[in-house]
Amino acid sequence: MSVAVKLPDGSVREYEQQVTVYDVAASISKGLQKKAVAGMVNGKVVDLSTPVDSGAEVRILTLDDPEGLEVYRHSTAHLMAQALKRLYPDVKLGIGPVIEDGFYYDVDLPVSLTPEDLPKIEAEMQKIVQEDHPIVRKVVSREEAIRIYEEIGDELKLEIIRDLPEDAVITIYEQGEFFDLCRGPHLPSTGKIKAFQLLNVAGAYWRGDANNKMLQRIYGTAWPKKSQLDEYLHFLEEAKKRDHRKLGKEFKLYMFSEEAPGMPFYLPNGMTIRNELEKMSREFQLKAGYKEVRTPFVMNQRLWEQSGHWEHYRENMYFTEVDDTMFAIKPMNCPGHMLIYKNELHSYRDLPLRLAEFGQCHRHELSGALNGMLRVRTFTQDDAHIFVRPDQIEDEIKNAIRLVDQIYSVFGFPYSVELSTRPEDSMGSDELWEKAETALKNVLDQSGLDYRINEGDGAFYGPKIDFHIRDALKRSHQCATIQLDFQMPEKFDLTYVGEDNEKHRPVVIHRAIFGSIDRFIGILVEHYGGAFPLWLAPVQARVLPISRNFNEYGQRVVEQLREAGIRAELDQRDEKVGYKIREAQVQKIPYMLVIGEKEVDAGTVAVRKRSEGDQGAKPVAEVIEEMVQAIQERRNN
RNA sequence: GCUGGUGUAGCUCAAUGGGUAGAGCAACUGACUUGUAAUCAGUAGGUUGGGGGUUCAAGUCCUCUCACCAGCACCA
Repeated sequence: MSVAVKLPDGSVREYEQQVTVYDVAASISKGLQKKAVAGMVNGKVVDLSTPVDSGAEVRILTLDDPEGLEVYRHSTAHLMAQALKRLYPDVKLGIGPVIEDGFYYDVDLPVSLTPEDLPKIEAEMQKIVQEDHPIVRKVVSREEAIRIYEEIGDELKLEIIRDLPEDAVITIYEQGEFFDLCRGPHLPSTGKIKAFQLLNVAGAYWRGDANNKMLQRIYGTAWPKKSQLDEYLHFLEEAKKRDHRKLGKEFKLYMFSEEAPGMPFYLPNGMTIRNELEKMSREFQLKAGYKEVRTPFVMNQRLWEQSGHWEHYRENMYFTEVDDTMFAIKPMNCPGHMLIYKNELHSYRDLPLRLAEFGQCHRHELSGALNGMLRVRTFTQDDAHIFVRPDQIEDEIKNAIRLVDQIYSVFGFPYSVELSTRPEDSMGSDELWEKAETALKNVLDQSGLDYRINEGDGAFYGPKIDFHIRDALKRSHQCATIQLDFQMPEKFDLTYVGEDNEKHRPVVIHRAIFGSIDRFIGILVEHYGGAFPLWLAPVQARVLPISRNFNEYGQRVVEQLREAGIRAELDQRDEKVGYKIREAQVQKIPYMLVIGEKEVDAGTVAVRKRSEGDQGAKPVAEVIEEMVQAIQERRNN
């Protein structure tokens, strides 16, 4: 019988007899035969050894294809499992999936592994690569699979088998003495694996459920070439160097104390950045028609019972009892804003009413969740609640999206958008949810933004649009959020008087753009690696006299800079200018103004920019103008 | 919260099989008066996260506790 196969370029190849994906690759070219790691048959990724039916569309996958790379990493996970099994015969294998840039394997092991054990495992992996075992796919019956895993007492795999659907084809992949229950596909042999490294070990609940046993998860990374592995490891190093916790300490931005776990203390430098961010935010919000308010930190517990937080969020709240009355420390700003809304009567003409607050909230996050500025127990939201008539919903959401875009543009952050829908533990009727989700979807569709739907990840009171920014290190952070809320107006019996002189129910839009200012600062620190653009830099200029003879002139220059609103300081220590420059450079101060005899005589300063080096002498007034201009524009230099 | 790890001077890190804590930078003092990424010399600095225990003797071993780190779980 003959087999005809369709290739991606549209051409059709005919074969005399039954062929495998590998045969197809071999028939195309010698190079492809060598490079092939897997195949795509009718859109499904398969092993090279898979027979191809006539009429099938076949694409050969190499390590240049994302799918090929996944197969490669998946096989590396198996390679690690084999090494583990050799070194620790009682190991029970859980699951070992591919993740971004690598893989992990969850295993049950009586001894706990430490990072020191990893090189040993890697060495064994290397050995198995040398041994170059063919990786063979074997279809087994459910009974057979169960028998095999009962025999070796691997209840993790047994659980997986039991949960496989009735009609599932159960496969086992064998390589040498090792076999693993796996859907595949895999590389043809272990010898194909070149560059990998195990990265760390940590605990992970079996099947991601905190009620289950905790297994040990070993993370690894794998790359087609050694150079790519090195590049990746280098990238990890760079990320570590930019860690906002380390830089926050180095640049004296903020600190933490055992006396207040998870609660940042702002040092003068960090406070400057924070103030600049708020200032910028206020400018934009003023233009967008927001009114700023401020509400108390501590409010009566019954307010939170009314808002639903008591029921849904109590676990994460701080409480305090005074005068025999229970108070809660606010974890969110909305109930306070509801009270402000209720403080007076509203006409349909007053809406939308946009109330903004830099509101400091406290949430009792679990100790293990804390992470520098990124996950804290007290933080300030650039929060706002927009009270709208139902007919204004879509327009106001559009406005909010525009504001997010404007503010993120200042930093040059690219962002991605997610729409989160109704979660399990939620309030409100089905049709209200339906209506809310449709409204958000409409606006997103009209906006032309690409977005992803995050099923069941909405707030308990309504669906939301989240904005994720990607920082310089390619990590994604959820920051801005726009949430629709039909519940809060109901709970607080909010009304406005309509054209018809009747009472109507407004809708609330919650929105935040930085999200948590604190976290946003952490992200900025890593994004810029501490080299803040001029407008954000805690110290914008440092004046460096060459010797003490010029300190007086230096002082006058500093005064002029400050007069112009520039954050400037004088380094009048008796040090060589090289030393002062090095220090300013290390502190990433954008402008260094060196002065000596020539400058004093000419009324100039020798400008050295952090990133561009020596710029030569310029009149003080000129430098000031240049800086003021860049600051005003918030130039992202 | 869970699993594992870490905690020594302001910072970064040392301290053989338990024997009584040390370096660099920073700080301070003095000399030098400096022209674009580190001048030299000196001084001071620690109840080794905290409590309890074992021991003649604990930074080191045991135990409790706190904080931090990696990850999981959580995340309005």
